[in-house]
Amino acid sequence: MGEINIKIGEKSYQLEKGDCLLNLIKKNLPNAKFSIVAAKENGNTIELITPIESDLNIQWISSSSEEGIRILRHSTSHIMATAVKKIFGETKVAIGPSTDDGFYYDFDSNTRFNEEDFMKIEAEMQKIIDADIPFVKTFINRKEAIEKFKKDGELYKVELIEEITDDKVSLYDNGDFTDLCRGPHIPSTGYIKAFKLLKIAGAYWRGDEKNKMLQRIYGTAFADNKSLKAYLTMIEEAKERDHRKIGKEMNLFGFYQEGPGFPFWKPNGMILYNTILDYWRKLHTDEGYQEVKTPIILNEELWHRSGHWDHYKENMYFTEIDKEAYAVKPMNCPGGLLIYRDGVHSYRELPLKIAELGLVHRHEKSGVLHGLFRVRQFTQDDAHIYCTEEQVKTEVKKVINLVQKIYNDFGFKDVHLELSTRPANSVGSDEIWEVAEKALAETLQELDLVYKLNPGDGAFYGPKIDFHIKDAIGRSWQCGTIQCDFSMPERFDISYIGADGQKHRPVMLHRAILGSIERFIGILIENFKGKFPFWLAPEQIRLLPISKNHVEYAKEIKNLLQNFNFRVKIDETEDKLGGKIKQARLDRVCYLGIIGDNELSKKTLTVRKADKEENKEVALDELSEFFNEIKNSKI
RNA sequence: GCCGGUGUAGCUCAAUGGUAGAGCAAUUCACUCGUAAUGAAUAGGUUGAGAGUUCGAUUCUCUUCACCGGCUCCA
Repeated sequence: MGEINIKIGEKSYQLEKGDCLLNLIKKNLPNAKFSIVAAKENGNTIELITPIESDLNIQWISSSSEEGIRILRHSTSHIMATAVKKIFGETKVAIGPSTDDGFYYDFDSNTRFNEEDFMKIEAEMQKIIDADIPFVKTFINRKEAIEKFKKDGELYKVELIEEITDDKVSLYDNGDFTDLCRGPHIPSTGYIKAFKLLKIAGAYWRGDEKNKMLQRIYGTAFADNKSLKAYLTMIEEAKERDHRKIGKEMNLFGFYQEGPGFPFWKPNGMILYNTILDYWRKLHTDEGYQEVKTPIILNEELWHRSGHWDHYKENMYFTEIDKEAYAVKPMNCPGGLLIYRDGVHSYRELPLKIAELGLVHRHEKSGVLHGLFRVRQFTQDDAHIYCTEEQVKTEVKKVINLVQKIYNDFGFKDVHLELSTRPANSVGSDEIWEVAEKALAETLQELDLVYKLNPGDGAFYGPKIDFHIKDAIGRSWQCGTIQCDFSMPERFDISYIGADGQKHRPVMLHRAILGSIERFIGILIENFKGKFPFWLAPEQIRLLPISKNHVEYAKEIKNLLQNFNFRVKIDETEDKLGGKIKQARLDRVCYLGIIGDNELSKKTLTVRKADKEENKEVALDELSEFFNEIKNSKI
């Protein structure tokens, strides 16, 4: 038996050939035992229980690193399966991977699991963890594995193995339970220091709705209890930000049984809505866009021509007018194209930028509706740019700049891009797609922008660049999109007259920046937790007279501020100041103006931000300047 | 659409096989108040809808609608 060298960073250790890294840790780094879950060499993960046959130059994977925690969670899913099998013996197991923030395992069981079962399962899991049972990896050949799982009645595993092409498959034993698994895993169950089962949900076998619905149990695991607690707090925090809850509290919008998926905008919500549109319109006018509005219901024939009938009919609503078939628009482009076609266009007009705040309807399955994030009716901040092929890149660049300016103004500093290419079910020739995809990719490269590639995720008529923004608690939302379309111009046979006096086919860029106004407002609500920046806040200022004697003066100030176009209200209730402040904060008013004898005699207003305790006394003739500065700073 | 859960006053939630209560909000009255809740009184509900079991259903059963958590899909 020879010795081999294990190099870890600066340090070197000796190990008996055939021994494993776990023994190295036990001997040399006893304190680190549970915090190292695996090792890594050149990007390959090495489990701590793997026998080492030659010299290695490795890094440790710590249980708190992203990679380490995934291993931990994956192993926890096995432990959960072990526990479930022990308690509910006839249960068959499907798959149990780690996810971004935890893990799940899909089960097929005669028992309907419910959250009360979690206690039992968790207790059983804890027993397994306390026993520190090793994960033992074995390889057997495929046929043998199929026989084994057939004998055990684990038909889902059999189906999985049948699709594996390797001769050998790996199994992991963990006490009473053996699972087909590629790994990697932690050496033994004792590594799990903090875990919790979270929820139960149905999930189709292999994600296909034609297959059987299995029961999925979600859970999460962390390297220590503190991290688990922090995660649970974060979930609570996300709940606090839920736009459905805040929207109700702030009277922004409502959903009623009479119109599932169709938002009703209340007065406060309309202020937000219109403020956003005013801002948007001003910016687009400055950028050379012209605005149009096209009808919501159009003849069904149009949708055959556009390709929507073939590619989007499942999501469309249909109706009948004078015995003719009509459809409710799910997108704005076909209507916009009719306007373009109405008249002759010269190359001198290009690029022609036509914007439309278009109200679209899409039939979404009942189970997917979710507040403003997933609705059946929404307004897109759409625009179609008609241009020559040569102008595409320049125009795409201009749109990207505009997108970045707008996100920045709304307080979103972290934006990432994705490029999606031709989907399976698409219209247009190979050449057209190639040109379009190339144009988008090159533009991104020329701007030196980092982007993620999503092959096959494009729209049916063209490839697209999507914009994702990150909110205050790190969640990512897709909003903007730029789609390059050579097809629709062809289908609608649109043209412009070139310098040569001949007809030419323009290219069409579809683009939206906020995406859906409804959804964007939902994102804003969650990002700001309802505490909007001054320029957006439905109620910007609330005046709080200390007693009845100050109400008259408050009205004077209210008029003054209203004349300067600020949104201001007076709290005329007979509460004490403390009570009024509390109410204003609950209502998420942006600024408070306090009015008492002091202010009355000096002709001033004491201003404070609702959630800060700093007061500032502002003279009446300086009020407009004071608030305008806040408004323009967009904070 | 599928799986599971939920549905009681404007909001948050109690309760029971014998037709429902609290806090906040609302209304009225008193207090005239300086930075997160002044006190009192009043009013408010076909218990999501429909059917069934029962002497009697908000409670049990079924159907249906909506919502919540997922799956699939997506702006």
